[in-house]
Amino acid sequence: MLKGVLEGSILEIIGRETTYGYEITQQLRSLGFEDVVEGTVYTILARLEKNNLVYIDKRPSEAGPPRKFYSLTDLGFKELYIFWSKWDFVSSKMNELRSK
Amino acid sequence: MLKGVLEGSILEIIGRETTYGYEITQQLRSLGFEDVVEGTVYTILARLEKNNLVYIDKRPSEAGPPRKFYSLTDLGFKELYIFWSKWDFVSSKMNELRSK
DNA sequence: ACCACTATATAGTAGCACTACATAGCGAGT
DNA sequence: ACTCGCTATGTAGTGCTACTATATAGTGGT
Repeated sequence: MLKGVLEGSILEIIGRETTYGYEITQQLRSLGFEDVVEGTVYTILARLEKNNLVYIDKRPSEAGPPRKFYSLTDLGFKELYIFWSKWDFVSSKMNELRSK
Repeated sequence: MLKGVLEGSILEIIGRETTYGYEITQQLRSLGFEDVVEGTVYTILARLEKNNLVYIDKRPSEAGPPRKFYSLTDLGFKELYIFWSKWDFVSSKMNELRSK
């Protein structure tokens, strides 16, 4: 029905600012999705890359192993738009169902 | 992240009024989920029964094979409540993410 | 030397929903 | 008698998302 809420969130985060997996995980946690772990995010990022929704820029880190910075491709932005459209649709239908 | 939107919708529909699979499918379609097919609904209903969220009352139909009428059990109502709680949580977080 | 934090990776798994098909009762029309 | 359309349920197989659990590795502080 609506798969990919987490994927959509990650697309949204990357769409705002080029960033990397560990950081994305932290952001999701501070948003309130507190039990999101790194592994989950990395699998999604790998999928996004496979589907050409993101591109990667590897840079050294000040504190730890090198980071892989993700940015949205044109296709990624399109997918993000589609995601929010679907979200809005389902969201409105759920409200309708609930209030009826 | 939020799996089971369709399952939740079906719980909501059954929670309002005892009804059967074919009818539920029609209701979901008229709600706007137009590509929901019977098969999908029946698999979910079977799962609900397996998890003791619903109980079944089989009655003859005026037009066709007998119908299986579903009602929520106490556990079903609890699950429905949990579903809406999760929905509200994710929903508010998505709004937050979007507007930030 | 050890610990904590930063950072990425992946094999295996569970669960939800979809595809595609099978079965069956009933009524209307030809 | 036959077919068609609608009503009604069921299920094996599949695809996909996200989670579990674990491994690896760099950096800095004590």
